[in-house]
Amino acid sequence: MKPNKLTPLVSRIRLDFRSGVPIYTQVMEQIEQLVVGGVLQAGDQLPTVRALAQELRVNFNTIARAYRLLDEAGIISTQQGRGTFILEAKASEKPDAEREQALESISLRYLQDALRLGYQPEAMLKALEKQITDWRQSEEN
Amino acid sequence: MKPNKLTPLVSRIRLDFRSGVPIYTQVMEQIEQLVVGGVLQAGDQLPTVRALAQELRVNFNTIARAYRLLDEAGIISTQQGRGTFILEAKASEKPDAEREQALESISLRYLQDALRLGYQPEAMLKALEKQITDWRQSEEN
DNA sequence: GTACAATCATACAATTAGTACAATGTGAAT
DNA sequence: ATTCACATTGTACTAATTGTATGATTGTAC
Repeated sequence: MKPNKLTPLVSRIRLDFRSGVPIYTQVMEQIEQLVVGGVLQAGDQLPTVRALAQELRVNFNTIARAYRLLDEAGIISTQQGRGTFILEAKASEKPDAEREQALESISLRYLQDALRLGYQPEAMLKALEKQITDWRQSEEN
Repeated sequence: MKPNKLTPLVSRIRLDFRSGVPIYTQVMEQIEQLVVGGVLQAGDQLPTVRALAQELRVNFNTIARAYRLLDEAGIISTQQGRGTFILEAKASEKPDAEREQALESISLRYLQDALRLGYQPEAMLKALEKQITDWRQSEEN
């Protein structure tokens, strides 16, 4: 699964240097809106901190700060040496049909992975049940 | 050591470019799992660094790095001018335990993914069972 | 003037890509 | 059978691209 595409962000971000709102806040909020609005989709690669910074005529650390906030908010994933990418939308905000399909998809993947390792379905179910038990244990704390 | 066969690896390796896990790590771990799971056996020849790189659309040095790590781990043997080959499983280790760990690992990942989607354990088990049923159906053909 | 937040500058670390090279295998010419 | 040219394979080293960490600078409010 490669990065989908590199969306040209610049044209969609408008900075107001006189508003008193910090640049990093403006960048963060506008990217967040683009994600919520569906313009930016999961897997899309954002411009590099330097590229976006150059186009917006700000220091790249300012963009890095915005990216870091977005990362902490779980909206994007920034990876040193690689780039930054839009993450999946929060599950709770997804329609049920999509969630259902997502569950199917990861279930199939799990099945395939386990088969690839030479396991039979029974072993998979058992392993999953064990994980669930362990998880419930840890949840009690 | 005579090369047994050249296993087509590509179809069995799945890269996630936005997971945050380096490509070379993903390649290494997945080949390791294939070996532990018995899909790849001693003497099998892996694709050349360039071939695998081309199919996965990454630089061949990235594959070379994965191969080097596997070599250092004693899992494969890379030979300049020849190719790379799966080594005998080390008798001192416990392949069953390793296999078990591999299954645990992907089970945990499945659990976490499903939890992140907001599903309860029961729904996961049910979804998995459905996938298994579907798979059995298709296996009958 | 002091304090504080925002921005910038610099050096760094991680990952991937590029280039040149060495070891090995292959196959034709002799 | 030997040799030699060349393709194939992995290796080594370097460069480029990316985000990160830390401290200095700037500007604004009090």
